[in-house]
Amino acid sequence: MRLSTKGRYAVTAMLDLALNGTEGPVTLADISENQGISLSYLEQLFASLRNKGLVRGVRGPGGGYYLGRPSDEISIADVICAVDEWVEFTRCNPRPSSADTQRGMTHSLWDDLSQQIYVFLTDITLADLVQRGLEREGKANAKKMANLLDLNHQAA
Amino acid sequence: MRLSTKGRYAVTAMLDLALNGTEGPVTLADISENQGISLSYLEQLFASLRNKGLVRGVRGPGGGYYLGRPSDEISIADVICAVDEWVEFTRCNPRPSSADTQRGMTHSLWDDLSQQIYVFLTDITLADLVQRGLEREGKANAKKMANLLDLNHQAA
DNA sequence: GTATAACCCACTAAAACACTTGGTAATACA
DNA sequence: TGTATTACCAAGTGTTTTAGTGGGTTATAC
Repeated sequence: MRLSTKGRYAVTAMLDLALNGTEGPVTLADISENQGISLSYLEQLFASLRNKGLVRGVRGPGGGYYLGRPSDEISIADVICAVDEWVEFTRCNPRPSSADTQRGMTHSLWDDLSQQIYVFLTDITLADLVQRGLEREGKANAKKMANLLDLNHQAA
Repeated sequence: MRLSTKGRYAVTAMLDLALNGTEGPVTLADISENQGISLSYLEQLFASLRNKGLVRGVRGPGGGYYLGRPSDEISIADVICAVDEWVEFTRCNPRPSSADTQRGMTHSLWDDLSQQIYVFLTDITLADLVQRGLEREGKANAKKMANLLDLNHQAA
């Protein structure tokens, strides 16, 4: 499991899509300005996201990016795994010396923890975050919320 | 929230202490061999851990490191925070343009998520991991487990 | 005294991060 | 048909982090 500012950029960008992709694609230029991330770096991140089917690009004027699936079907783990690949390397040494045995023990304990974190992040979707954020913001804009949670994903 | 191999090294090293620190201090040389981490890098990590009171060093022959508190009072979040400092920077721009408003929105959603991860990792202690690991390994060594979970921390 | 260990500091190679530059390809619109 | 827009692609660059090396100094058990 790995979690860095790169993953944060990816998640916030995806949240941007979830929030603003309701009535049309969102350009990377917009996200770049919104989030304060360079355009080309965003392109790199979105290349990874696109490979995993998390976003879908539309070329040409009026183009941009849609979420690849409804926001309630995209988990945080999906996003982070796409850009910050899982460096797990439970390198199993063939010849277990006493040191290797000890290493194997602590490594398996770490893998257990890593697995717990993964499951935790799998249970949280983009829609969850948006909903909780809007709830915390008060019901002032419940209508907007309804729009957002409805569908952030356009069928082809 | 940040989580890298550095944090993994710190957690596995602390688990090593929890597992092997029952009847005496554990030397960094031992951990270095057990975990396959360089001695000097361990020293750097343990300097951070010591500053936060998570470990206690004993100099001289027969010396080494103890856990600074019982293993059930040291959370994973404690360990990770000690070595991988929390890069949260919810940089609040003074003049909120429309872009800043949007940025503030996604940033607060991220902060919300980051907070959830933090609470999650605060609830998991070193003792929890050790216990779960031994449970999964079967009750063959229940006696050993009793020793381990009892107290991995020596009073001064 | 001497060996052992924690402690401390400066330096380094390699990797990851974030960005820059300079393109090509598809498409909406004139 | 031409042009502007936007996704897409790739090479290269400065900075930071990672993980390690090397050379010390203190404290302490024997």
